[in-house]
Amino acid sequence: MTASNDQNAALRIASGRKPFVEPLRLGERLKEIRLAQHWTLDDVSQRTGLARSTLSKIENDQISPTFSAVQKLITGLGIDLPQLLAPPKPQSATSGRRDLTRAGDGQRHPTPTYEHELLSWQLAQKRMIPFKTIVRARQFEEFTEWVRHDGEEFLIVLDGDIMLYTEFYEPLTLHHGDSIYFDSEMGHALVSVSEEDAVVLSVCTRGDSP
Amino acid sequence: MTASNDQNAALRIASGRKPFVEPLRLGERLKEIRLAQHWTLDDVSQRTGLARSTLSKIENDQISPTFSAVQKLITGLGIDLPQLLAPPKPQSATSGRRDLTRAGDGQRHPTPTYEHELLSWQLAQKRMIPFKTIVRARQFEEFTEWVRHDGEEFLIVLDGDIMLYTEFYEPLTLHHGDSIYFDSEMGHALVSVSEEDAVVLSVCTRGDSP
DNA sequence: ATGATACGTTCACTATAAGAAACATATTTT
DNA sequence: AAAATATGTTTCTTATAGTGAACGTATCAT
Repeated sequence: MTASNDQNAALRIASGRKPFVEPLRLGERLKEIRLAQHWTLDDVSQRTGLARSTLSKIENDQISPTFSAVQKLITGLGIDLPQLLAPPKPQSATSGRRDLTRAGDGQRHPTPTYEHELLSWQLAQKRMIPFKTIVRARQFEEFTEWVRHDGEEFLIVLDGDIMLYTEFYEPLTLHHGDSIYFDSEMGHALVSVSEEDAVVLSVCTRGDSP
Repeated sequence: MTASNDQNAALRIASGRKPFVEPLRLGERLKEIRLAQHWTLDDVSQRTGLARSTLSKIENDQISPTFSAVQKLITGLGIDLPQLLAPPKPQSATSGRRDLTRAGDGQRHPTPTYEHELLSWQLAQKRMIPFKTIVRARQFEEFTEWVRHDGEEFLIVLDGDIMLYTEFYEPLTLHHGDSIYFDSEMGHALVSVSEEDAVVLSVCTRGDSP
């Protein structure tokens, strides 16, 4: 054993998503898709190349399909895996969440270089993280290392002017209204270059899916 | 045959994603994950309950694992399926893309009710879609039906005041600096309520993963 | 009703994935 | 260096997924 269970636990937590595998009613789901299109087992058989009997058994959870069989299914039915694995959409019907943040009411996270204000922090399971940032840094040297995190980031200047330093490009000056989109695992750092501290709005993606 | 191929074609298109099934180097990917954690086949065997030999064969693409085997893999390794299927990160090593949009240089899409300005439209494969919108609508009645799309949306008021109408909530007045995050498949619509046309910045998620 | 057709399930057989142990190399220990 | 241990591959067996044919039942036509 070269790695401890603690490490595994850490990995699970780091992943940020429940690593649970639901009963995965794959058969049920397949049948649902099939019936939605008014297809017979023969139809699906022709499309996928899998035997009618095989399909029947999969639908009734009598066998656990091979991965290559699953591939035939998703190509043949023209769906993608998430669709096939998606539980019979429990949420979709009722997804009407919202999270209002009045100006200045965000959650503040001060650091020496930045003063972040998280904007929709009340909503837990979301795919974007929006925040407003007052850029306190005045010199690139104030950063001991690159800011870097998974995913992508969109940034727009609300007030003042900033210099955007990135790992792979020349520094870039951004003025009020300018915006930029970049892969945020590329090191990056902001400094204010205007009289006042600059203010930027950023939105980051959460690190999951490809 | 109870359904035409046209229907199937339509389904593929409707899905909005290329229904291609890449060679799916599942074995390669598994090995990558394993080595990244400095795990041996025995380690993974203990975690997943699969035999060492089986794992070896999966890694070398000598067999196509059963779906139940895949489940054991993802639970045992504490990952989720997308992670396991993600192609051996072709980008990750070199992901330093960026897309700058100077103020006013976005791509304009005028409609009767809104005037959108797409902000980082040069970058194709991205997970968020940012755009600035001038809200032309002055009456809720100008909308013939709800605006509605997959995914989630973040919105912040840059100028003026707006009224946000949503399918499941009372209308909400938002002033300069206010922001809101919501599920965008819930119907929504904006109207300006200030003297000038209001301007908002929105960021939508792309419609993929669950 | 009677036969014919269409669908899904079950059976008997074949193909293949999963498991245990032997094998082949590395790597470490003494 | 030799022995011991660790790690990944290969072999052989067994469990099970996949197939085609037979079966049961429902629907339709005559």
